[in-house]
Amino acid sequence: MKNNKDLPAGDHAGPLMADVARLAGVAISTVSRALTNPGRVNEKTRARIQGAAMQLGYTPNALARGLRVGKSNSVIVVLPGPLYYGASQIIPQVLSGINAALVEGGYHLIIANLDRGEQSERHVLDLAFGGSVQGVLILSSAVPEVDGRSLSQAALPIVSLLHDLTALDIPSVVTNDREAVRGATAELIALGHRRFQYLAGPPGDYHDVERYAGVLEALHDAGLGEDAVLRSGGIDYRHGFRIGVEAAAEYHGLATKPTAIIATSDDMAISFMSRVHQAGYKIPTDLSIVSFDGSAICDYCWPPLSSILQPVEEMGRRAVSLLIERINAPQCEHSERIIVPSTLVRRDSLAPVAGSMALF
Amino acid sequence: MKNNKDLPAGDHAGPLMADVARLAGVAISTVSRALTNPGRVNEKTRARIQGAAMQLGYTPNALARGLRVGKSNSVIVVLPGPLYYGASQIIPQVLSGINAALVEGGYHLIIANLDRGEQSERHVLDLAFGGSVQGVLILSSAVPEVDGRSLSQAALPIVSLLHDLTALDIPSVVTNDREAVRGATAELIALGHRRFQYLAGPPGDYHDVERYAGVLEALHDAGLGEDAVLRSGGIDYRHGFRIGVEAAAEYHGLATKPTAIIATSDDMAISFMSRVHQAGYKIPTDLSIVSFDGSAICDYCWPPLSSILQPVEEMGRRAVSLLIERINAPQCEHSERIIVPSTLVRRDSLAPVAGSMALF
DNA sequence: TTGTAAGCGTTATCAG
DNA sequence: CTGATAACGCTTACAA
Repeated sequence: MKNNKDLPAGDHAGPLMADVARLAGVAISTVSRALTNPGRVNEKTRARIQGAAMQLGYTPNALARGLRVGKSNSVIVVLPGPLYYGASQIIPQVLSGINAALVEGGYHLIIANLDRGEQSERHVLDLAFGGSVQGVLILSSAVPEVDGRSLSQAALPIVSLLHDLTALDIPSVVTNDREAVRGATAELIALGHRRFQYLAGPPGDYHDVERYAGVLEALHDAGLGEDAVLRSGGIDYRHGFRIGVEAAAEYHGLATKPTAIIATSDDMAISFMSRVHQAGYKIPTDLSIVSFDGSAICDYCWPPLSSILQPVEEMGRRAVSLLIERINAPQCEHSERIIVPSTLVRRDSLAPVAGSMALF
Repeated sequence: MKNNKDLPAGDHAGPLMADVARLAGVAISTVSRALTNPGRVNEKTRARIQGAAMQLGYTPNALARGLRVGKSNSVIVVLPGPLYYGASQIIPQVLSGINAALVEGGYHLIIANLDRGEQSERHVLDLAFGGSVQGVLILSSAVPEVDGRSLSQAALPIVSLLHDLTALDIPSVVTNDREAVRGATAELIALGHRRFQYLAGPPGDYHDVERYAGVLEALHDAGLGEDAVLRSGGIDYRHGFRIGVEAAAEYHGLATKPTAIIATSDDMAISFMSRVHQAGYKIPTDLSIVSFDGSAICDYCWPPLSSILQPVEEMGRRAVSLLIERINAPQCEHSERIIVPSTLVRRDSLAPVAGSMALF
């Protein structure tokens, strides 16, 4: 039996600032000042108010305050989709960096989507347009849009992370996908490898485009043609394990086999290795493998997996400082691209091609 | 050069309901009705208003609305800490289930913490006490508390997930940690194993207490004593890989070796296997291993890892429906415990003890 | 240093 | 069916 049916605020039973004021014997505005701007109030009354607030367990209503001051001190982080993929935990890791930097800067983080369905998209836009947040961090995905509204229309600073959106005039923090893969491929070539299998992400995907371009560039630099590489996979990264399994079957069926695998995620590499082992091949004796992401688990694979390590935490931090900068100085400044380089971590999965007299 | 320095609402430049009203030539209250309660307004005017809103790209201010109605349609999910651990992606997976169920029920999800530091804790409490959310889902951790405030004081429905908090009168959705481990241990015993090494989580941790109890119960049931099991590890689950590495070293140093390993997370099992392999032991010939979590990666381990699979998605869904139930009917109802059973997925890491004439 | 009062953008009540 | 008008809980000129 609720007896507060006439209170619009419903069941939020907590004490109000008015209650604190009454208990402390001061005006409501004094309470406000004491709480948000101590120093502009007599120390003695301040203490009394503080005490009253504690005693009542008072918490200011964030909505009311936000409505009044138009500052939420919150930043919304837009995720690319569900967090669960496989061994590659780029997004969770980058979130770590983001969180640390945000908290350090006095901002709060809000995640309002774990998928990119219509409902979630709408929620994100509502928060952005509704004044609940002061900035947006988009993770490895496109700008949220629904019902003809687009986040880019909101008068909010936006920063993109892991995905280059500078073409849309959104400052972006990315890694050197292309260069890193080119370097790794070049290294394989130097080890004597001449035939490659590339485990791809979805066609057209930013990362896949960049990484594949890296492979081709390295081949080109070495005077090799595109036919030196076989493309496998090509579906969503979240099916990484499946891609690896299928690519392994493909490998097994080939008459002339590649001697080196370039996987675009650790998941792909891990499941590929597993199936190839089961079929009796030896790594790195029969084939070498390099992948992308640098998951913690690479160290515990069989054999330990060479992988291109993305400096995820740092990328997160950089993105946050870029965003905070924009929040404090919204006046234009052309969009910026920050590149944080990834580096190949060499482990046992990498070796000179069998029977080659590689360069050492 | 901003010229709106006198507007408290600051830079939130979006159109207001008043603008829509003006454009549509109606009163502001009519706009409100048309938008939130169509049917109570003439279809013709409704359409005109709708049009005006679209044309202006109007989005209602969530803060103002929330302040007025006290209903945010949002639920806050409290995370136990950073999302990044290792192969075990229980939390991300359970989030998936939560999200799906929440969206289905018309609720929004808000995550406001990626650690359990003071700042984040405060932010969570501010959101809860500040009326920004209508319910709380606590994931595998304790009730947020800071500055003498505790979330449990908020007049909000709370549900705990993965962690039994029924003792605090908080309805909880958990799995059968103890039973599941007891079953797995019993199975190892049936395979002839008599000496075990248990890779533990932090002492006192809910999961570790339950799982270890499961081991002991199984030993007891088989007439074996506590000395049949060696406890290793015992630090935070997020250091799972390290636990496995250290436990492997310990194993290697033992004169009489256990023949079966019971790991309380896949991470521990994976790194343990890796190091034990490097030392030349064969799994499951020399030793069997079972772990907990049922990560996707278990299928791609060497050998494929037997693990206790937690029905995470379902747990998430159950927790949400429990929570929504409470939101709709806040009147007491004693706290409930829902147990969703985990089951052992048997893979190659499990075999009869060497030289045993096990029961088949 | 403190109090009074206006107003943030909505929704809900009440007349018309 | 629609239009004034009073809240919602808080901050902030402005006055005292």
